[in-house]
Amino acid sequence: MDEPHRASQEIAGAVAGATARERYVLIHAELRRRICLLDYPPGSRLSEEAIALEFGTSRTPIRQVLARLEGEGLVNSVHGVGTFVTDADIEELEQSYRLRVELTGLTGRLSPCPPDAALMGEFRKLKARSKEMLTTGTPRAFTQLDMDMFEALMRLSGNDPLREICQQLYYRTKRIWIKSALAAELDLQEEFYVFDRELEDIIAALEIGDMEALGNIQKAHIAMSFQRLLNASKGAR
Amino acid sequence: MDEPHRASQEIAGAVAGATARERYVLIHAELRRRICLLDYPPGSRLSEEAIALEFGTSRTPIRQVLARLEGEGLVNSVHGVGTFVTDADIEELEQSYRLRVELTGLTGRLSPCPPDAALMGEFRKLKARSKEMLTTGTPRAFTQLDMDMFEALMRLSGNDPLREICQQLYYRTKRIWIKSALAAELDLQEEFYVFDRELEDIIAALEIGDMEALGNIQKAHIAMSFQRLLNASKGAR
DNA sequence: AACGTCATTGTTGTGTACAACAGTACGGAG
DNA sequence: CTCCGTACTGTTGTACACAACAATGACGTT
Repeated sequence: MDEPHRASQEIAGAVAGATARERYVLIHAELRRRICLLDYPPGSRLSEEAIALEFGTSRTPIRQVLARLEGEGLVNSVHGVGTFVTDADIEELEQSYRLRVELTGLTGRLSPCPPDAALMGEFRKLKARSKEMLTTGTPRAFTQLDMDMFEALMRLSGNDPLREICQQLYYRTKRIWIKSALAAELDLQEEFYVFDRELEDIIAALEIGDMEALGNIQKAHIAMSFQRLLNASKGAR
Repeated sequence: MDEPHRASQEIAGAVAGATARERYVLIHAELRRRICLLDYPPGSRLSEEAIALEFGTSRTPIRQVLARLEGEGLVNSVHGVGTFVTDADIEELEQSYRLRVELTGLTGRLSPCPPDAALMGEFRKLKARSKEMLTTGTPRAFTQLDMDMFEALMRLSGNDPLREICQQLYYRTKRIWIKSALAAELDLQEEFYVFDRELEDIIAALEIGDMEALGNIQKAHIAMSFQRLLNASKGAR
């Protein structure tokens, strides 16, 4: 409970000296992150007033952020009742996943932009974190790592609309995947290993500059990840 | 100039007896339609106050709609300056078009839902309008028809996220296409004929229930339509 | 005891006044 | 004449008070 609080302190500090647009982006990213990390689990209520108080603003800017989150399918506001984090059944999730698989394949073909040295460095740092994860992993840390890798990968696409769409789909699916993975008692240790291998494959593809292979690697891993989840939930019920 | 006004009267009437959510959806759809029909041409300023007055509300709900339109890439708000309809160069347009081509191909493969009798009737009505268009067509009427056909086609996809994304891309690209087509002096009569043939192909595919063919037909036409535009603008410059 | 009614409470949605900001025209100094 | 500063105007962004709405529990009636 104190971790989000500490984070909000940082954000609130950054919010203070920022322009309106920057504030909006910061708060949006932070709330989206919390939803994805299950700090705000599906079904929980988000109080406009509480969030406004936390970030040191009035309800007005918060309402804008929540409206956008609603547009992205992450929350759902009901007049006179509250704003709730959305949930999704496995069927809805499947639609989003199938779409994600296809779109990710496209990232390698539509305007890919090769990584610079700084970005390659980031991937190597991610790899180091992933290696640590194998021994000291928690679901939360895994999600955070997965998010960071995703954001790094998104910087490899020069197609802006494609990137935005992929982001929306990612944040819509990832948290549900994690929730379902925990519920179905999916072997997380195994998932850590798979993630580590994927990251290794990705770095290899980047090093030889094959962006189409990069897309296919991701595509394959997303599809397989969802398939494992399906199998696990079939086995559980 | 009076046509939009009349429309707004209708909308304002519907807005009066509607719930908050319905109001929001109505105003959003109406403004998007105006932007797409070039009633609000690229670069023009949208006055929050004027729109609020027109729909009989305060600025607050209008600001929500504009924020969403900004998220969809149709307008751009600048603090202290104004809210402007976005423009796009041919390069930006190409990215969106390439994405649209791929996504439209997917509509036939991911959860297509066959049309019922009512929807088939709508397509035949569209065909009748298209036939009329061949002799009495105007750019504005053509756009309206194109929009209506697009909305009908969208009802054939059972994949909600895919549908939403396709809509966003459509409204982002169509108006720029029209603007460029007029600027490049593309032969609109020819476009009317092409549209009519596409609609005929679509109805044929629907009648034999081949949803994958449907996707491919659209895919091909979108790609060709953009190619014609590219050729025309190359020829013009 | 069961059910309908109404007041109460807490929430999201709206209206309105004001703050923050960017552009512009004016005026004076150089 | 040019250039810089400055007040002014119009716009978007924010804060706050209030309206609209839904859920809940108390209470009276049947």
